[in-house]
Amino acid sequence: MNEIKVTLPDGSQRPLPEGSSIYDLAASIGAGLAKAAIAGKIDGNLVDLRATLTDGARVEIVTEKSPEALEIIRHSTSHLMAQAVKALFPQAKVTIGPAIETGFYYDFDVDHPFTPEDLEKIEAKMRELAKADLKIVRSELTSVEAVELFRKMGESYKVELIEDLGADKVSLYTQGDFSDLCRGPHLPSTSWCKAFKLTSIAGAYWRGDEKRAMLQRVYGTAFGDKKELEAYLERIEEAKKRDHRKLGRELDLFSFNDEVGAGLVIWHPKGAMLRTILEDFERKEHLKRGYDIVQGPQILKTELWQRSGHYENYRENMYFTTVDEQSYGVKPMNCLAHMMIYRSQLRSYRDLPLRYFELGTVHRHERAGVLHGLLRVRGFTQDDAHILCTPEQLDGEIKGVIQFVTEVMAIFGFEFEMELSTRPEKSIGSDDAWELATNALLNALKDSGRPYEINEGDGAFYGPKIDIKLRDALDRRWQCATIQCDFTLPERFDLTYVDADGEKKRPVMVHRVILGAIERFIGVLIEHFAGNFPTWLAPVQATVLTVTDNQIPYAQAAFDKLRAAGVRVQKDFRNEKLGFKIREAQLQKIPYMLVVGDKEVEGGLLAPRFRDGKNLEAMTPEQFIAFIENEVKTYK
RNA sequence: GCCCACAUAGCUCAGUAGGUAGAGCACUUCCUUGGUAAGGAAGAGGUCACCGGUUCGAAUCCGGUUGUGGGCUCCA
Repeated sequence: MNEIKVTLPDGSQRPLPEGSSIYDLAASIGAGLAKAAIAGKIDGNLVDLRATLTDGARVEIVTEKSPEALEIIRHSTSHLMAQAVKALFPQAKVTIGPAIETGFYYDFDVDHPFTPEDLEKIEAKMRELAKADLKIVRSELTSVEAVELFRKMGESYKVELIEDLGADKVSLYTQGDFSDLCRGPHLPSTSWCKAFKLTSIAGAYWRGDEKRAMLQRVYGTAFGDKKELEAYLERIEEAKKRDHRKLGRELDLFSFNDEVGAGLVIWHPKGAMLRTILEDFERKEHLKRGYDIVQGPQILKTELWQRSGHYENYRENMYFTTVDEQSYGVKPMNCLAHMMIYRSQLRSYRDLPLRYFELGTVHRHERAGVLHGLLRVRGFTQDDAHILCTPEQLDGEIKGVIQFVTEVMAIFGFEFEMELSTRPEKSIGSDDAWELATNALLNALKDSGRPYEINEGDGAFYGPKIDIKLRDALDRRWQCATIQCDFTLPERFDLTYVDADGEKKRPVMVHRVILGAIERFIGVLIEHFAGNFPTWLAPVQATVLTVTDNQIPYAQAAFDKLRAAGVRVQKDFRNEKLGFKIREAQLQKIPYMLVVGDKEVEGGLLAPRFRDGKNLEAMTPEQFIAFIENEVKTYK
């Protein structure tokens, strides 16, 4: 028998008989490794454990502990679920079932709607199939053979997939009586699926197209062992405690009301305070960076929305009202008034760039199913600005915006992800304009030194954009900041400036938000801090607590002093024990509790206790005011 | 908008097989004046989301509407 040589990750070479698999290689190294091996990598590509090695290959053995293992485990677990579903519901048609960030899913076409009880049955069946230790075997066949096979099985979705794939050959994975079209790789056998849980049932369109069939998606998660699974489930439970909808009620920040309407936020005093703090912060930061504050009306004539193209492209999302036979549209965006300000005089290149900033409240009729707490609403306020500049200035302006976002996010302690979306198929504007704008965005991204992703063809029809995303407690991504170049509006509104050569030229327009929507940002902010807002943001910064009624006059005087100095202070002089008041203040996540007993009255002091339980040195009201002012100034 | 689930006191939740509702916390009053996460007692509080149907009788069964949750699609 001939011999082959393979290279291991440490650079060493190993001879093996021809026809050896990764498993054979693992076994030749040690029995323990053979037992732990679940797959391998040949020349950097993930393959099955039984994949045959060729001479000169660079090989890695993937064990349960490898970072690649999780994805394989989850993918195989999704197959296991499909097998269980086919066993219990033979009429179900299988479609696709990938591993995802949090686990896996599989989409089925079944008439019978899955219930939570079905989920339990499916899970039980999966355990049974896992226990049976069915070998998972890869085979290859031609597309023609595969189409015939799946057609015979009545798996029309698989037939469609193979036909669309257009490959000569496809691979098939078989475990027991279940075969699935799949690229792989997979675990060697079903017994490797040791720790999984089905989590939810949802609807999902076939191929993500709302015109196609609605399938039933079963979500689940899987890990290498039970401990990791349990730790994950516990993390989810913990994250739910940070849910902004729960904290919003508990901290009395905001509410929704079905008599008012879906997706319309009602801000209670503390929530409105939080908003005000953010808005004041925004005005200050924008003025520092050369923006002008402007303000447009809430409704604008429908004719204007027709001219801008919103009526044609965005009408479904707009609210309209007719008064005195004149139709008006409630603004879903702030750009039109800003255009009008630009057009109110003749502009010179010397005036540019112009940066118009507005805390603009907009209304969009979002489809009912997408509403989600503060994170997706129908009425919201954007920290919106439109930058009008010469093409030469575009680069610098975009860099400035990214710098702005970076500085602001650092103050809040947010990590963020940036994505560049490029020209879609359906778009307007010249190739030159697209190139100029896309390069400006790309340069700014490179310049930022931060990682970014590119979404080819995902831009708006009117220009490319950068989206910046933050994550909520459950790791779901929400777009907050966005920087969009726009070629339509300057055209449609015939915006011009007189250049140095005396010619009228078209300015470039950038539409950008930093926090995005204040509502959404606050939603993410609540989850980020789990309601424990830093002093500069906390709607209530301190609460004065009396030990007994005897201290009320002194405590009231201290309270008045703090409030007059601008400290956001509350008082609790109720006839309750100190422990009771502390508990309540703590649950309200108020940063400082100022305890006033006989000792403090005597010394003219306040005894501050931080919400983490630590006591600060007793200090005078004046000292405490200075202390808070310093925290606010330094964004603590 | 689509799929599935859900809607009981201010909040969190019970309510068995259709026979007009219950707990804890919060709230009010009284007692208690107590130094760092719940002192005690009493009381009040609900057209069981809304509209319609089945039934002698509906919180409970059926239909619709509104709202909420998890997804899909779409988007800040």
